[in-house]
Amino acid sequence: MDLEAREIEVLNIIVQAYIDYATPVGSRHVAKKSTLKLSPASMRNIMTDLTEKGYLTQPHTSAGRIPTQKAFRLFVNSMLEPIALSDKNRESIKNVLVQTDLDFSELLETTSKLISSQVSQVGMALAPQTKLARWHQLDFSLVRPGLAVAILVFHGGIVQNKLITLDEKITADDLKKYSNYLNDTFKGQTFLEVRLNLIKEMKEARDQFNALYIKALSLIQTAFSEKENREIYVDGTLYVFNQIDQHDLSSMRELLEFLEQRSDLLELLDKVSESSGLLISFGNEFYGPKLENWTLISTPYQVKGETMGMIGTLGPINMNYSKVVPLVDYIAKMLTDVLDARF
Amino acid sequence: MDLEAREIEVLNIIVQAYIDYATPVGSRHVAKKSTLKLSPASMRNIMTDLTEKGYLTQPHTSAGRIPTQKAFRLFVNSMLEPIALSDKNRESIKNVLVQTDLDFSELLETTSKLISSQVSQVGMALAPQTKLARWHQLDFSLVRPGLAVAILVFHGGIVQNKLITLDEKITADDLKKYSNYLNDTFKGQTFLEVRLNLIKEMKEARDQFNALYIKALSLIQTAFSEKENREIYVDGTLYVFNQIDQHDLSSMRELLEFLEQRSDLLELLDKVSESSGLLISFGNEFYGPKLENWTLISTPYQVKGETMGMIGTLGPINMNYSKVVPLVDYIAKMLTDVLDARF
DNA sequence: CTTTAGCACTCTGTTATGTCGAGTGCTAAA
DNA sequence: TTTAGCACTCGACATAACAGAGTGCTAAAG
Repeated sequence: MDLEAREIEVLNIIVQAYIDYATPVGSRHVAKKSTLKLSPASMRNIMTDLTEKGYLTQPHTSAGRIPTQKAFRLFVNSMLEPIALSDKNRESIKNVLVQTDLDFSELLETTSKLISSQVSQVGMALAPQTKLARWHQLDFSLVRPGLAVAILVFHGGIVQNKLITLDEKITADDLKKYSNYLNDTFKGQTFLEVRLNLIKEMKEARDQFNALYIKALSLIQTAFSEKENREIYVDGTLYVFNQIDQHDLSSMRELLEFLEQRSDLLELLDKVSESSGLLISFGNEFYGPKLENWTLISTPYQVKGETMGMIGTLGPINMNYSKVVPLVDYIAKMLTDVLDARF
Repeated sequence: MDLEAREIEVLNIIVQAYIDYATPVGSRHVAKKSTLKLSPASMRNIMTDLTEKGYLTQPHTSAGRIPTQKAFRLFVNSMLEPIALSDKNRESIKNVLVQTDLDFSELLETTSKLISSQVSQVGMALAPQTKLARWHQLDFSLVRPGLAVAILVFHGGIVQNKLITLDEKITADDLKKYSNYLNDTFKGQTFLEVRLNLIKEMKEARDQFNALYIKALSLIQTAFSEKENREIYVDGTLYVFNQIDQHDLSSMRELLEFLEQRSDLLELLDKVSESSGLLISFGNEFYGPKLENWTLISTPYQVKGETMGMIGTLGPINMNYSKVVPLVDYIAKMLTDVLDARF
């Protein structure tokens, strides 16, 4: 099942041509591009072999060949030659991200837009799972009796606020005491740890009959046990119009549906976030035939060495990987740098 | 240029038919539907008159007639008969909006999604202009020396937070003093008024050589003089796939471009927000021929009697106005109720 | 055994042609 | 003023013809 050297060369040429022209590749073109100096007829023989081995398909009997997903997998895994970014390009990317006045959400949104405009494809950025973010500080701000805003600041400068209703008798001083106690108890913990420890603390507090603790804990529990509303930024969806064959409108529709209906998307992005580096996934692999012909390139970003979320781009399977991969990679590195500089 | 009674009836029938079937309406259909008991030939004469007066067009010589924008304008202004919402429908809408755990942004997002799903069209909701929102309360939360979060709560429960850098010597107590002073000074004022008064206060403080005041004022100034990042929620963009003739993909593209590129959209929505009630605007009127065949239905919502922003829906010019108009209207009323109940 | 030239074959896309049906505009009569 | 009748127009659809691209196969050459 392994490929001979010249089969690999032919496959490489075909993939490259398909990336450049997005049209079935014929034997003549391969013969011209190849260093092997073979005739189209010979190329045809090789291409037949590659077809039998599952690397090429024919849209119809007398058309050229199109690389299969299997071919693209091989291509990105072992034939891809990234093109280095120009200094100018690096510079301009850096400048966009190093704007001090952006808060965390804005930074992610900017990143998503940046990716999109740089690669002319859908760009995206996923905020960290709250449960992985580390508690830095909690404050309450009493709005009126019975209503307060809870402000949780996480490592990396992520700020979340939430309206919470409370007993009308609770004063600003009470809240101050609560937050002091909670900060002492939970500082530096991840959300997951907080949730675990909450239960323990609750029990201990009850044992000690400590009303203060119990109130504080139940406050924070209702505020943060809710469904988390993850932020996903998706930009440049309009690029799919340029990338689609006018014929299969349905493929475009599938993609847009996938992007709009966030739950599957979120699940996917969370999964790829776990990767330790840049990941190339094909639609077929992560969503089935509905998204065949689409590729997700994703890479996680870190804060203080901890993976927080991911950024990436979604484009046609015949996108220009040599350009896109280094770009996404570089942007992730810059984002990580910027976030590390924050706290 | 005025229309005779029977011309109005014919036009009404044609508009209705075009709303129902989205296809050119022929004289036979009009003759069947009309109470006038005229033959198709007579209808043709009337239709010719209406065409000359600019209310109908023909896609080609031997096709039926299509109502022009002028016809739709007349229709929505004086022929529209809204269909009352069912109690069940009212109830379900109310239930969605009366979720106490939604903060202001979530409420708007929910509203936009609600509109979209109810009318099967693009739904949208626009957050208030910050400059019109009334200051309720400001709090600072010191994150670490030199960095704080400012939390501004506006009337209606709108919460904004912003990271601000400050002198490392400033303590939490200092910040408490600042916020006390600022709240005393600016409570209940709109952003616009705040900006005006800032300058005045600055001057007075300087005259009094009051370092505290000056520091507090300059803090709030940098934090809130920035570009405001308006929130617009747009949902259900996928519905345009169902609403478009497969042929003019370009019309769809124009619309999606208009929706994605937010600046024109924002300008438009701000303008329609100023209306005192529900507004029906045709694409041609607000964006030119690129969006002809699209209609925006918008209506403002209020907090304590003050107009804050708008909600609405964007759909094909031959949408079912009788259903959509009452729905949007009712949802706006519910939203206003919910917001009023908040503070 | 590998490579290649030659050729028949297949499929797409385009253009030309004809037919059907829907709907109109016009005219002349009711 | 209304209507019946009729010629006319145009889009939609089907069919056929044809060019072009590219293949698969075979037989000969290296």
